[in-house]
This record gives sequence, structure tokens and C-alpha cells, in this order.
Amino acid sequence: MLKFEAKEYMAKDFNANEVRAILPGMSEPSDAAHSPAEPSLEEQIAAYQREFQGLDPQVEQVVSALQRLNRRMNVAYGRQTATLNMSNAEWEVLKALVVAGAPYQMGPGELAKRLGLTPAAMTHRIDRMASEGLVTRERDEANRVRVIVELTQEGREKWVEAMRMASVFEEDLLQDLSTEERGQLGEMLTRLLCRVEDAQPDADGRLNDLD
Amino acid sequence: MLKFEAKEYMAKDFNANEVRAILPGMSEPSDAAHSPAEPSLEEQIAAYQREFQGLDPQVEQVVSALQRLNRRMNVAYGRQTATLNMSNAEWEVLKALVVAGAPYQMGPGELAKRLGLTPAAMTHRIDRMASEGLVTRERDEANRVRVIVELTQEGREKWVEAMRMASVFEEDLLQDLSTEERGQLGEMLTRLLCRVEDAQPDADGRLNDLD
DNA sequence: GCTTCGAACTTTAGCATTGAAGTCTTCAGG
DNA sequence: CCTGAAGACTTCAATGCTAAAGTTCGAAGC
Repeated sequence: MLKFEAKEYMAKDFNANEVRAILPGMSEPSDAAHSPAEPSLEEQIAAYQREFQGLDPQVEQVVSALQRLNRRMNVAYGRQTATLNMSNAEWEVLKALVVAGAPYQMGPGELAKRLGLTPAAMTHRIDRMASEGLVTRERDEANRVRVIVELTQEGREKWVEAMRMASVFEEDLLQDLSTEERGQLGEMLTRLLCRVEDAQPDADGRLNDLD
Repeated sequence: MLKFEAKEYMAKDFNANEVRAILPGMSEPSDAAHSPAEPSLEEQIAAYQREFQGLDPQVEQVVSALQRLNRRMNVAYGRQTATLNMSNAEWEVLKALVVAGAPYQMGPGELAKRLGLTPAAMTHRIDRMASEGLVTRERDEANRVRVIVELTQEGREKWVEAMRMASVFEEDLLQDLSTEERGQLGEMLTRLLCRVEDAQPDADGRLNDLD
């Protein structure tokens, strides 16, 4: 019944398209003229500087590395969830329910907000996950407008499995960083995150200082 | 002719769903019981630790901050490209062509690999962009199997506009980091990126050491 | 009590993407 | 030449998403 069988093109959602991105270049290590070979970070930044005067290469290094890294990580997560016959989209739902804590219940609307998609999309996603036995869906009898999505035992176990794989991967990923470096990195990223969250950019891209 | 008009729900592709994610919480700062309010990073990590024994909170801090940050940034980029009547998807194509350098030409297949989507999707995307005048599409007369996608003047100007906005945003984002910190951050991220790229994870999520 | 409004979810139509099949061109043999 | 195979792109059916309309329930006003 393997619905997701590591097709190396899958992961329909959750940064849908990325799975493919990582595999293609490595087919022919020799042929220099024909195999495109994704440009390295340095090449990319050099090109940007060439075409756009006044770009700060240091800033661009941070931003571009961040984006690429995140993409690669999502590809990795996609492969892992695929081995559990799951998509990253489903994993995201499991995560939200687990973070909510026992009794692992949330409404579709709230889930939709958390995951950043429309309520309509959430309806369909819950349909699928319910038919796979990862969650249950039932009306709230106390307030019959609402619907309660609840994690099943199987859903929880799937989350634990996925988490186990993810944590191994993440530990391996950070292997080359010392404990001190990890702390610095986490702290700096958190600081950037706060900056984005506290101050929403207006249309000009400038962050509004709220503090 | 404004096709993209800052609808706060748009950005069909390029991490499609994220645009919505950033807006919802801030409606009612008072109501504590009813407004879900996305859990903070600390809450999320605490929940993971509660439900999954043996998780390294430091690692999780890095990974989770990275993911959230990237999401928020993509929302910001989406808003900016929207003001240029563009989607992030189109911006990605422009970027690839600019990085290729003069004469700003690439084949659809190569573009598809770069952006991590299927050739079929690329065909349609090029259709749209050609009809908007951002690129041209023509058969390579020297090798009539191939197709050449070329950036138009307008496409280049759009890229420059988008880049201008993006660079302002990025500079603002990193404002709180000293030059030294920026260097450290970029260096660490690059190191992580190299680790992911050099060693592809197998199904167990373990990175294969290639060095 | 009836109506009206709003909230929460579902349904519908349209679009972008995937995966598979199809078309067209080139090249290598026979 | 003609044929077969491989490559590059396109076409087609199905999937998952968004936006907008629809449905159902609950709460407030008259």
C-alpha cells in the first residue's frame, strides 16, 4: 500500500518542487560543457554583484546560504517522510497537533493559520489524513459550528518516527559546529527572526521599527 | 493590468502557502483565549522535548529558527515581487537567467533543473512569462531540438527592481548584527551548506561522509 | 420568537504543478 | 538513404492549492 515510494520527484507540497533540485547535477562528473551544474554560491553572488551595483556581498552571502541550506534541508526531510509513506505536508499537520499538546486537538481553521494555507486546503488535507488514519475529524457537540481534528495513536507514532529520523539528520548536519558555535548560530538566527516578526516590512521592503 | 495586486494570500509558488502565515495573529492583541497565536519558538521546542525524549534543544533551536526565518523572508519577498506585478516564481526564473550572464539565455530543461521543477512546469511558466514580455522563447536554429529562453530588456529591468527592493530588505534584516557577526553567520551557514551538499543523506537520514 | 449578523467550515471553479505519454530532431549504424 | 535510439521539449490527466461563494450553526437585536 506504499503510497509514497521515494520517487525522487515527490513531496508535492511543503516547498513542493525542491526534491528534484538536489539530484540532477551529479550524473556526469566529467562532461563540463553539457552538464549545467548549478552555480556555486560564490558564482551566484559574483553574478549578482556584476549585474547590480552596490550589493553588499557579506549580506548576500548570509541570505543566499540561508536559502540554499533551507532548500536542501527540505529535500532531506522530504525523503525521510517519504520512507514513512508520508508527505512533508502531512508531517506539518502532525507537528502542529503535537505542539498543541494533549489531547492533541485543533480546529481546521487554526491548523490552516499555523501552516499558512487556506481553510479550504486544510479541509482536503484533513480528508486525506483522516482516510489514512493519522487523524480523526468530528464535530464539536458543545459548539456545533466547530470541528475537532484529533491526532490518532498511529498519527502520534508516525510523528515520533519522523522526529527520530529528523533529529538524527539534524545532529549530523551540525556535526562540524562546536557547542559554542551552535549557540552563537542559534542566537543570531533567533535575533533575525525576532526582527522579522516584530517589524513587518512595508511595500518598500523596509522594516518598520516597532521598538 | 495589475495582475498581482498585493492580495495577502497570493504567491502561488515558491513556498506557495507562506504569505498567509505571517498576518493572522496580529488582529487582536488582547484576546488570549480565542486568538490562537502561533506558538513561540521556545514553546514549540519545549513541546518537542516533552513529546520526544532525547532531543537536543540547541540543535532544535538552530533548525527551527532557520526554518521560521526562511519562511518569513519568503513572505516578505512575495510582497515585494507582488508590487512589481510578479510572483516569486517568475522572480526565480529571472534570477537564474541573470546569473547565467550575458546573453542571458538558457534552455527550458536547464532552467527546470535549476529551479527544481519538472520540464512540464517550466514549459507553462515560460509561456506565461513570454506573454508578459519578460522573456522570449525561440528554437535554436543550430540545433533545432533545443529551445532558447532569453531575458528581455524588460525582464532585466524587473530583476533589477526586485533586487533593489530585496537588498534594502536584507540590509535592514541584518541591521542588528555587527560586521563581524555577519561574517561568522555567513561562514557557519556556508559550512552547513557544504555538509549537506557534499554528503547526501540516505534513507535513514544519516549523512554519508565523503571526505 | 424571528431575524440578522457573524463565525467556522465546506464546496466550487480556476490555476500551477507532477508524472507519464507523445512529438520532433539529431545522430549512429546498417 | 533508412532505421532505431536517445534527447529536448510539449501535451495530457490528475493532484493540491487559492479565491470566492455557499452552508450551517450560534449569538445578538428587535
